[in-house]
Amino acid sequence: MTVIESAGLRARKKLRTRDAIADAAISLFLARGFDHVSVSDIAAAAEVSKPTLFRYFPTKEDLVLHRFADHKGEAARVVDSRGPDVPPMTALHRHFRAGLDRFEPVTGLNDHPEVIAFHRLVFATASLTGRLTQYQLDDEAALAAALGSGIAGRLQAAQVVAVQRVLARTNWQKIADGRTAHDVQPEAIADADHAFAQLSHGSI
Amino acid sequence: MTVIESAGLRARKKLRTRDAIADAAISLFLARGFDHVSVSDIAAAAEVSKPTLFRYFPTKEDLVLHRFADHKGEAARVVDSRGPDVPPMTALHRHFRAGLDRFEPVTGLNDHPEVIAFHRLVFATASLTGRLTQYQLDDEAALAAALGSGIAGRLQAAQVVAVQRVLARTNWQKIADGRTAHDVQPEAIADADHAFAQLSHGSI
DNA sequence: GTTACCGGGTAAATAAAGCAACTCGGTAAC
DNA sequence: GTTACCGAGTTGCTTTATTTACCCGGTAAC
Repeated sequence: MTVIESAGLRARKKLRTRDAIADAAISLFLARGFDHVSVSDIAAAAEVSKPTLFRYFPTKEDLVLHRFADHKGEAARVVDSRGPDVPPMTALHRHFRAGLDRFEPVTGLNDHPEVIAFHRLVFATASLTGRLTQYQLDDEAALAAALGSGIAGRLQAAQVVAVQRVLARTNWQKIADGRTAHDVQPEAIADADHAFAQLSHGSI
Repeated sequence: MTVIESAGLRARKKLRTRDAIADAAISLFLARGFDHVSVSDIAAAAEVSKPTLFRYFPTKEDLVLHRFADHKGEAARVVDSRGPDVPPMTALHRHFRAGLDRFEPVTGLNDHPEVIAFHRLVFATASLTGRLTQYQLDDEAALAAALGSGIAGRLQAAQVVAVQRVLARTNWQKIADGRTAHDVQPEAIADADHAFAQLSHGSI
């Protein structure tokens, strides 16, 4: 009963196919750039047909962004599953803080070469940042629903997502400038504390 | 245009599945013995379902003997495709001789550890030798047809197959006793010359 | 001597993958 | 400005594989 369920051949092979496609895609994108790799190249490298590739990933962009997609709706889930007597902002703050503690790539606080290259790839490609923004809007909508259906919830959600985006981007920039994640971590935590405190106390 | 045709994803994956099954089977058989491995074990090791396994190999025995099956009808083909003015026995003799020159496993003249272990596995397992005999009978029938439809052809075919079997078995025995293929080769060639000469000149 | 299990082998339904040919927007050639 | 090509994504159709449940013969339990 491990974390990775070995539930049946079919399921296992589907996972493996998905991984093979994603790995081939990322590797080719990093090597040649997003726009200089065709989906046919990826399909060939992953040894699947083109229709199969599109059965797993709806668009070329999703071949890159599925890693972010794994976090889809996470903020909303954090709010929904917070303990009693825990304000939403506190839960979101703790969750982001936990991400920083674990150097999770989504926080921007990660200096593994692959992760850096991956982020550079995303930020350097217009269609990718575009679609990533779309993801964030979806996330924001889900968070708004979790925070309560009203203009207040929608405003708060927008601010939270904006804060997360700026924090992550700031961390990434420092690391892209050559600093280590370990070195940047204290500032990242301070920035997060500052930003979330601002959100909680409305000190704008 | 290599020997291994890369003709399409489907064909390539079929080959790979077949190889995975056969490799898993041989490896398990050598490790635990033919009768102490279930086809379900093999399917699990090869990561395919049991029906899939049986679509590739009609019986458990064929998981081992498909290597011999590759030579199915070879004698008949040799006779059919011999040049003009070449007597059938001469063609068969040359062909067997060529096999010895190349240390082909079918000739028994091969001292690779895997090949030795493989042969031991076959000869030590009743159901395998049984089915192998069946293969040889099929081979004999095909050869008989190639030699001409009559009692004479059938007799000759039987004798050829018998000779090949004895020669191969003799070679294998010497190698099983610890000698090298290179060392045995001259005797093997002499034996083959003797046996085929006997067949040609009818000196029984 | 039934009953229960095990291993080889099969059948029918369904899921997933491959193949080939297509649409559609863009863009380079001429 | 038409023609031709390229790359993203789609559509039917066929092939291959998994699932599940079964048959059958043997054999161990009781």
